[in-house]
Amino acid sequence: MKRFGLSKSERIKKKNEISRVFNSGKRIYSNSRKLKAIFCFGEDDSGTIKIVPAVYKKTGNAVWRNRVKRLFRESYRLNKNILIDIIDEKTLLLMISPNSINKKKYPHIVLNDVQDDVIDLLDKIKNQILTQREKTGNL
RNA sequence: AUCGCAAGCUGGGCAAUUGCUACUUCUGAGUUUACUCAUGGAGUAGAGGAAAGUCCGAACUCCAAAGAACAGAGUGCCGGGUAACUCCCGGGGGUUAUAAAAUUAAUUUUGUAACUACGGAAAGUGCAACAGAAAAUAUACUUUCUCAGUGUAUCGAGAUAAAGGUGAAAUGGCAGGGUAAGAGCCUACCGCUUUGUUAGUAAUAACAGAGGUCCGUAAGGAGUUCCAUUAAUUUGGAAUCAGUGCAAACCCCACUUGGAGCAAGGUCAUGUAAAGGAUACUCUGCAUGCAGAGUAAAGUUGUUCGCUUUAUUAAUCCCGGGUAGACCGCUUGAUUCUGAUAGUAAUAUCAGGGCUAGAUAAAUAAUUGCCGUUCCAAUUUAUUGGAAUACAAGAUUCGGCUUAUAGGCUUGCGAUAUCA
RNA sequence: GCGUCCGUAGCUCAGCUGGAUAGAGCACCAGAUUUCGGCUCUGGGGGUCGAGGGUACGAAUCCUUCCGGGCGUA
Repeated sequence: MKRFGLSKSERIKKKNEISRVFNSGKRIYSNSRKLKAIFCFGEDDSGTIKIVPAVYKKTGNAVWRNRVKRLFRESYRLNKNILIDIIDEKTLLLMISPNSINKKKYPHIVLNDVQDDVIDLLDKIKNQILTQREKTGNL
């Protein structure tokens, strides 16, 4: 796996994986409430992280939505080493989507507007996974 | 030079690092030796003028073939262009505004600009609120005029549709004659209808004639206006230059039109699963399960006709279950650029050159530096600092239309200022 | 992607074969009743008929272009 790459195998491509994240995933919000993330563990044992950016249709027009998705992907690509170390067997499925931001508030959105929130979300996910693993280990 | 309007064009540039998609190629691995897989390397390419809205038109695919009739839908001045069009180009008519000329005024003519779904209202049906006497079969409120009566300013009988008033709209307009008063009742001009000639492919335009009553070159016969109706102008029936507007009301006429759409459609893989149900009825012939006929059902994406199918291990459909994968379709095309020729133009033809995204929870990005363009502030007057840099992103592909759009460039027209 | 339907008062809807004050229920306001409140009765306010353009004497209604929203479709 490239240290700063984001190839096809690191993205969610299948429809049933998307619906699995939506139905059984756990939701967390960033500290500034700008973004939210949904994550869960998949069934296969590839030992990778798969992400997908999801933007609701009402947040802006196609140009803005495309740009936000690219910014999510870029900021994850630069900071994905936070989560790589703790993944051992199960595939981690992760969806990032905007919570309170839309085109009216940020007509010209740039990377620094979302990168800190993405780092915040990745840290929270890391902590939750580690605490859950400790509980199961104790039991 | 500035400002405004209209039309057309353009839609920031260069570099570095990291990353994504497709293709080519190298390296490595696996084997079926030409395919697959890589934390691999290198190279090339990677959103628009509207990609948008999905408002029209096609290509392409399937529905047996794409057949007939009707219904339905669409289009609607004329000609041309095109694969086709609710598109484009050219021409004509109309409406509105404005300027000039004619003119006592109203109006007319000419020019310019904008708009124009612009076939038929005399095939038929329907609608026309309020107001008004009367709204499509016309009719008579106030007048005006005649006659008769008398109480001399009113009533009665009749004539009239010019004037007033209503309305969006009142049976052509206006002037003169005529008359008791009036009326195409008659006349001139305008308008309208129609015939011919000329120009034009045509829409149409220009010119000449005819048509509102006098006799005829048309068959009808005589005058004039209206309805009934008869003791009276006396027989008959309406008419002879328009009987309003609305067809983006129904409709009529002419032309066009089968339906569905790339989630079309095809191949492969996975999989319930050799699962279950349905595929009818009647008659005739015989060799007793075949043939023929009829009904019925299903399909033919509105209806009818026509056509196809209706059983013995096969096919079709229904129900239930499963997969929501891969590949083809998928990008060389009514293609684009340059030049020549034809044409007023849209466009067409010819010659030469170019290849320019094919993604699929969906690639074309992020950061930084330098330079552009516009605005603001500061001053060292050409520098510094700050801000802004639009609308918006393919999803089978083309031709249009519509809508959004910072800034810049070109051309034309108009206004203002300055100089010669 | 393709195909379809709908926008009327704060809310839910009528009116849409053109005709003038756009109507009903709930909600709101005022008055009456009540010691007060509710129920009830009486009265009132509130609409650029999603936006622009056109046809027509006249448009919520007909035509057309946009804007917003819903539904269906393998």
